[in-house]
Amino acid sequence: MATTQHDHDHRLRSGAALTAAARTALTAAGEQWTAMRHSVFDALASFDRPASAYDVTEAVSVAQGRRVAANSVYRILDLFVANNVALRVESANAYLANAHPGCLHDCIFLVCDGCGRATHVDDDSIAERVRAAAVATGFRPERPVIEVRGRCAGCQ
Amino acid sequence: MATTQHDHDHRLRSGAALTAAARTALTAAGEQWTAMRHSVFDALASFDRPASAYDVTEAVSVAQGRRVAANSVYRILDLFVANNVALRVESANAYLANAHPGCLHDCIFLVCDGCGRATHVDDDSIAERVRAAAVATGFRPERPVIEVRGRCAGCQ
DNA sequence: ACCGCTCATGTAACAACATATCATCCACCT
DNA sequence: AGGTGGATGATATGTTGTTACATGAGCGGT
Repeated sequence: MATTQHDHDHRLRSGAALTAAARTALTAAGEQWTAMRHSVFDALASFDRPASAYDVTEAVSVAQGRRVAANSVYRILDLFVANNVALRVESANAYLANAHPGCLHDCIFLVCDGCGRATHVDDDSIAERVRAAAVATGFRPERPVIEVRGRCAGCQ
Repeated sequence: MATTQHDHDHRLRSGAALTAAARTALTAAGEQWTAMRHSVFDALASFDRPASAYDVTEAVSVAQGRRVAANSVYRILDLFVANNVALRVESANAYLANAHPGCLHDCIFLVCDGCGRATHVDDDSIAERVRAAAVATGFRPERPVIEVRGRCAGCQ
């Protein structure tokens, strides 16, 4: 099946490069890059699968050696999602660091019910069809949620 | 844009006909149609938008004049979802009665952030593309979740 | 230096969503 | 009557998400 692909590099960024990209994106949006936000982002990025807000809270608490409140983490995650620095996986109530914050997609997640990992597919033609199907009914789409639960190649 | 449509009647069923269809589907699957299940289904069907399990619990409690426990309702809703008698809207943590339990689709929900109502689009060609995109990465899709948050025609 | 403003974070409580565990009930079979 | 299995009840707890208000850091104006 033919798919529409965009042309930039989608190899996974990691560590400092990822954090730097997040920082750049956030500051470009006029938001501050605070120590707490840095900490939350690093915690989020340290997971290799979608992490719940409480998972992140726990990780931040450990990293900081003090108890951090979940609602602060929620606030920051919401900010990240609003600025495309993190993504929310609705069907898992969980969050992922976005490796390409500068690049806006209606993304598609493949969420493995075996290992819990999510892979992220960008096929703008599919998202575009979903939006078009919505528009055809008089609906004004804001945020498509396209996720697939199933089993990844390693968890058959 | 061209869409793939199936041919059966999609006018909304209501009341007794809807309940009868649910009953038929459930019994055909070898499950019992108990008074409690009947009650939960009627409560669910009485909403004109996706209802949370606790909304349904409240409605059943009122209808029965006694306090019903949420976990019983969850069990029954899960059973309904498993048998395609109800559908779950992931991005809203809510459930909908399925007007066409006999008819299996990967359905697409348009969820209005204004009025909370969801409309349900069947476009098998879109769902098929989503599945295909998953398969192309070695993923085995079980349950596509395709939902669009936005504003319905009446809530612009 | 001091004030007042804004924004980020902390604290505490709570609300909403979901599951676990074990008890009880009831229909059915023997 | 006694046993079995499925459905439901009761109770508790776990998980996810929000609200309200207090505190504090930074910054510009005077």
